[in-house]
Amino acid sequence: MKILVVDDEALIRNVVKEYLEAEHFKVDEAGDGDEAIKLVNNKDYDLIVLDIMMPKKDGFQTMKEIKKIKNIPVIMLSARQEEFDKLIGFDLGIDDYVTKPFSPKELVARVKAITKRYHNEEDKMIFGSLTLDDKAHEVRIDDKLVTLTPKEYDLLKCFLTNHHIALSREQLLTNIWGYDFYGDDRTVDTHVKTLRQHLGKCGKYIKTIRKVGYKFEYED
Amino acid sequence: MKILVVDDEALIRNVVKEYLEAEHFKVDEAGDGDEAIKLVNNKDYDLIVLDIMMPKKDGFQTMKEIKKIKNIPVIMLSARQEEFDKLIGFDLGIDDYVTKPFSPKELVARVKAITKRYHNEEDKMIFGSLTLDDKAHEVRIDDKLVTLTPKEYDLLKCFLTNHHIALSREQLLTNIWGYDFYGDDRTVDTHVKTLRQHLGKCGKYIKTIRKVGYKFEYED
DNA sequence: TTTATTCATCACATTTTTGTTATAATATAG
DNA sequence: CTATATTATAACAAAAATGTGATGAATAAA
Repeated sequence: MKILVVDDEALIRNVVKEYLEAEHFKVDEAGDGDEAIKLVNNKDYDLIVLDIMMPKKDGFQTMKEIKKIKNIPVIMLSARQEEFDKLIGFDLGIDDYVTKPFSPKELVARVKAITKRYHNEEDKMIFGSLTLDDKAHEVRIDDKLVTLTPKEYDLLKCFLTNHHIALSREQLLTNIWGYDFYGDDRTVDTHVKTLRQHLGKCGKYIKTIRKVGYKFEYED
Repeated sequence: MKILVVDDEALIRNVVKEYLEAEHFKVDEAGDGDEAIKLVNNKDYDLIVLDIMMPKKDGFQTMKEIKKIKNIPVIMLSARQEEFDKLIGFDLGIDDYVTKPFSPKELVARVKAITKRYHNEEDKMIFGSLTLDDKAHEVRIDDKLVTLTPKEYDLLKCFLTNHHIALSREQLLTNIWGYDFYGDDRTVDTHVKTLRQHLGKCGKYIKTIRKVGYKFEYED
């Protein structure tokens, strides 16, 4: 995941870079718009953090030119809120913006949000080699599609959204079967059984908690 | 839970230290930034209370350097509100701040809030190295998972929620076994035995009270 | 309608947990 | 210190909970 940080102030660039690198992003720097454009021409970035106020070529113009080359998500940095009021009229495809003074933590959070959105990972739940993509209604293990029955799918989804939390059979029944299900508790057991079978090596992440129910626990 | 207090004024350090120690935190002191950095290199702290205005190296710079070594939550102390206005632009990961003159109680409250948040301990019962996470239905000793039988788990949970309180066998029976249990009193003894075994070094916190029953008593 | 899937329940196997007993260890009162 | 009351421990059989495969009913698909 590579990010380009464009700002004329080296201090700001450094702070941003350090924070992003701490989150395992790879970061390049550019001191002005032209340098940024050159870099975009030669390398692929997943996101650009771009300051508006820059001496030679402002963030505005820079973005225009970059968007002609490649469609890369952009987070804009502005010195003051007012600068944005100008900006908003010119929707050039800004994905997000942050006003200075900004907290690097906030910036990192926004970067993460955008890269996720961009890579369509919003509705994916990932636990090691097991992924559930709710939008696609797909479950994969090592990128290989796993077909589950509807109940199994709902059950797995419930486990993943509540991973680390012990769920009683009753909770699972009301959550998945509905509050008006008056059947046997042990129906859950059967579905857990088949779900475990279908999940193969990942089946073991569904732990049995005696006298309580089940729990999805990845790692340990 | 270890805390490092960094301030050039010994008086402030002492006040903070005393208050934190009253809440069973372990506290180290540093009189300047370099001393603090040295300590961070050698020891593990859960939180740092850091004064901004210090003669040789200010809190700012100190924090920058500390964050390069380890990611430890920081509470900043400033003399006046205005100092923060400068600071906020360069938020390098401050978790909270307190302006002087501050109430020690408030500081302690913030310290507690942050350490809890940081260790995700909102719903955990913690007694030294023993933790019970009821949501996850998990018991750990020194972060190592301990497997208990259902009755042992219930028993421990009952002891922890009523720590410091003597519980008769009858109370335990009605609480855990149910009011309609007509078995032997001695049943409790057996389960206390196995529970103690499973708790290892923490087993000794379950005290026997002759002629009465048992009590969970954690002492520092 | 026919066919295929999915589902809920049952019955039995397997595993874990539990209560009791008998006996040893320990504390307390006299 | 001794006798007695009380608790700790170990072993084991009974009970309970869960895993599993089979089956017919229900549902959806063709």
